[in-house]
Amino acid sequence: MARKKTKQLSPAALELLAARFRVLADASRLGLLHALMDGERNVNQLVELTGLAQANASKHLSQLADAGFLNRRRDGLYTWYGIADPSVFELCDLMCGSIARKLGRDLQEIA
Amino acid sequence: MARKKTKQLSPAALELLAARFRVLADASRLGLLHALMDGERNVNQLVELTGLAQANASKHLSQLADAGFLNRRRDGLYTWYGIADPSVFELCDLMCGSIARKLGRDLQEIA
DNA sequence: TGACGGTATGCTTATTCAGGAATATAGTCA
DNA sequence: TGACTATATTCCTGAATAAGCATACCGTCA
Repeated sequence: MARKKTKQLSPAALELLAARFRVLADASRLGLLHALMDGERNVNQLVELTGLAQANASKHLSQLADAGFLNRRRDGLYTWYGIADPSVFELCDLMCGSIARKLGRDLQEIA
Repeated sequence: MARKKTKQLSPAALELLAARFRVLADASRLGLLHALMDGERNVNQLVELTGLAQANASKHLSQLADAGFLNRRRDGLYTWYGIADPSVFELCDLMCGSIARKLGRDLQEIA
């Protein structure tokens, strides 16, 4: 057998992956996720916690839910959002570690 | 001691994290990273592997290097790029797993 | 039923940014 | 030096999208 080459990823797969990273590529949405670390919250609570405008928060929450990162649960007047996929926190932790390493390297270059 | 509340993340920290996710939120850049899984490549090789235009590839490579995901190494006429932070592949793997779980859930809803 | 609180949606504007084309820069070799 | 190759940069245009505002939707309660 010839040397194994890395399997080619289809453009569609790359775009799917990119689209999902794009959902995390916004500070407002990251703030919402962070505010949900301790459990379910409704929209008004999230507005208070994050300082976002209500309409804005609602739109971001919809995006996060559509992407599958959040659950929405309707209860009377309130809509409760919660984490549907905890791996989102692993992603953030990994990325934070990556940031730390980069800043460390940047520091080396200056010193 | 009062009930421990989740530590508040500063807007600047959220923006920093978001900016880093933004670098991964593009199919062309993900393709370049993927093409570098097997080791260093120069720009022309990456252009061939990905089908990107040279100027475009060069710009994306600069972004990836600025973010600290890639190294650049100059050798005569060639610029060799390589993975500086392998955790980028962990990030992609995690995200792919998250996609798979979401698609699984979507499937359930239809069935 | 009507009034109200909570949430979602449509419209508009401003900004960001990817891609293409042309060009500039830099290193090599005759 | 000048021609040539590899890579980077600049300018431009079009598309995506976040935020603000107004308003529509929906469930509750008097």
